[in-house]
Amino acid sequence: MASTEKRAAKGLILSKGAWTPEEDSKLAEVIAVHGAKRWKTIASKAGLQRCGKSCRLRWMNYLRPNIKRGNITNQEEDLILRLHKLLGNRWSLIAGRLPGRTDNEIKNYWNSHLSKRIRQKGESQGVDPTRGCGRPRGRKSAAATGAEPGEMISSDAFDMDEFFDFSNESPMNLEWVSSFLQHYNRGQDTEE
DNA sequence: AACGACTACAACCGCTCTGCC
DNA sequence: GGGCAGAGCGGTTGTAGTCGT
Repeated sequence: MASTEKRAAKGLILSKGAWTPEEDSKLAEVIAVHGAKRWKTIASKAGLQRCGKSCRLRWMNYLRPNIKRGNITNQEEDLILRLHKLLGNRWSLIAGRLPGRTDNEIKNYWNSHLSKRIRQKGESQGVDPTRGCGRPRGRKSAAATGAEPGEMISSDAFDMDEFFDFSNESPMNLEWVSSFLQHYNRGQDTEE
């Protein structure tokens, strides 16, 4: 890995590679005391040769409580497929609907399992279903702007703030998906 | 047993957005 | 309003494990 070596030589990179159990426990310890914010501070307080960004990623994807590992169920898979159809590659939004799943895990699962399967299906049907609805780069959530997913459907038909408010319902409830799909499909029909 | 190809997933990188001064 | 640091996101890469020859 030549580029990494170059950056390491510049002092831009600390420790790299897989996390050890010792590093994990140190990180968890510091977060328990200081909370999961100020990652730069956390990294230095833990005495890890890792950047704050790396610590955050490790915590968010693996160390956080209530993280589910492996064994994506059929129900979850179905939900991922539906959500991807709606939202495209917006993994954090999709993850928000799958309790215990992280955006990284869903993204990996999509890239290694679902995209391949869908591509095969698409080839047999002569379409390219891996193409999501896409979006401009940037992390502004749909809840914050109310704009991006709303562009796919008529805004007066759907309350986007309510749609992306995950606070007071069961995340695995599929009714909202069906409801959204109905509105979405209607919007597509009128466009064509 | 050895080796190359493939797969799955952990981790990193670059970019954008937000909040604070 | 501008600059900076922190946080978050999606894309990409690295690598260990598995499989086929």
